[in-house]
Amino acid sequence: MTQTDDHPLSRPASQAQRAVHDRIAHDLGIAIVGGRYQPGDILPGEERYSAEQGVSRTAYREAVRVLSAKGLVHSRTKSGTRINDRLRWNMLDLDVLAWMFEAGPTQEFLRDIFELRIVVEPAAAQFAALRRDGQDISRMGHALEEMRRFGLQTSEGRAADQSFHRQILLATRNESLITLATSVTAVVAWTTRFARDARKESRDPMPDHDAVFDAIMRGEGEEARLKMLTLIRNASGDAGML
Amino acid sequence: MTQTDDHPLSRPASQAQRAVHDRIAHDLGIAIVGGRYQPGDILPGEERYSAEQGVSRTAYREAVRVLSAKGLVHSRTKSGTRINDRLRWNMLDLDVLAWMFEAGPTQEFLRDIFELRIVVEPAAAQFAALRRDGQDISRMGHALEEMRRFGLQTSEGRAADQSFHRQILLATRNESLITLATSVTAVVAWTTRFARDARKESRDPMPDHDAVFDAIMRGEGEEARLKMLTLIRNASGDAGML
DNA sequence: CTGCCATATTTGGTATGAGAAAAAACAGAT
DNA sequence: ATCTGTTTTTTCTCATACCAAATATGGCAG
Repeated sequence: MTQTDDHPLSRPASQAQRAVHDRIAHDLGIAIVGGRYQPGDILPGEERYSAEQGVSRTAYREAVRVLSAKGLVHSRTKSGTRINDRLRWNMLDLDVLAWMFEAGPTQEFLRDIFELRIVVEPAAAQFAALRRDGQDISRMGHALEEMRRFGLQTSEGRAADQSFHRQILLATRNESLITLATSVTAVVAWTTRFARDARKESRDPMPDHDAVFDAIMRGEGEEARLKMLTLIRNASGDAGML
Repeated sequence: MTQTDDHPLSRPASQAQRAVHDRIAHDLGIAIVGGRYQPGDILPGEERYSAEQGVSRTAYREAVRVLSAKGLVHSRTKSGTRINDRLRWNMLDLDVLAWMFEAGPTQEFLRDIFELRIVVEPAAAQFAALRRDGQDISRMGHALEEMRRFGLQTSEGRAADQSFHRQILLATRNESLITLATSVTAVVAWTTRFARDARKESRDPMPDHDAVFDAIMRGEGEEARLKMLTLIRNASGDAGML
């Protein structure tokens, strides 16, 4: 759970090797965010589910606790475990986002996340420009070097790209902003990985990146914000969003 | 869990009536975000904790599942349950935020959240101005009426204030933005509830609110953003932040 | 029809044990 | 002595059984 190691879509929806309660939470989570259960519906009871799926009540209960912690459901004795209203869902939780993505993301979902990105990342760049130190700058510079060397067609290049954005985040010195942006960029990464094959010729991303880096290095907050905005707009345009 | 019914600080840190696993998660959660356990530390084992605290291993395990779902810890056989690095924590989870607040919020924490608010709420107002419908406007108008009638000294007035902001959020039609802003405004509300007594004469909040409402009603996105920014800056100034 | 109460159902909690996985301790060879 | 491979031990993981508490449901009386 909450591992960011590999791509959530590379897993064929049903895998061994994972903890039982984790698999249950995963299955139920996808069923919920995918709409197979609607808000107000009640999940199968402990007895029933454990019997049908051949797992223990304990494992099922632990899975429900996880879903409950993420705001997807709430349990009450006798009435059962109900799906919460969507407004209660923790939409920014990494697992919830992954489940949404696996369940087949709706257009509204993707639009929401990209809008959030346009709100958050430029703001992050602005804060980063005001608070970065020498180490931040050298790390960003190194990431851009690697990115330029390998290009976005290679996995090394993409890793460098993500590292650059990550360094900007860390330089904001704002933990809540980091948490938020981590979730947002995860979804963006999953999305662009799909869009990659579909698109033909993408523009050279380096000038945009250099401009952002330059503004952050010079401590120009407002300029960093604007440059990041154009970077995102261009990238999103390439990825077919917007 | 995740109930927004009453103020988290009104509970005297130890309460009956709540589910056992919930109380455990609450206790451990506060201990973790409060720094009594540091990232890398390991929690007491199942056997030990259940023996010392007089609860069952099962209850303890369910509590750990909750903390794990919020990114605070991760369990592995033999090595035990470790506190995650802060970057893994789901800082925007309502419970995590509540625990931070209960544990005694640091200045950095409050600064982070207020910065996030300044990023998020103006953006929300902007989206709301572009997407609101007649019903949104009438609800916002009604909230402002009530707010004007009761004033911010009464609980009705404050409820109306929160309702106004909530209506703006809902009008964005962006669920991830709503989730995010819900967490942020919760912290802001807890904070201002404290600052309330300390401050003497607060400025009249109505002109700022009217300006935001007016811009949203007229569909002026950029203006709504700016007016909301002023509203927040003024309110934060009154509350002693910034 | 209305209000009250008994009952059945469902989650909540406890106790306990077998099992797997991984770290740590250990032993043997070079 | 150090490195390597094996064994031991610790700790989480999953399972089963049983009881408690809460509450939705339906029956019964007025």
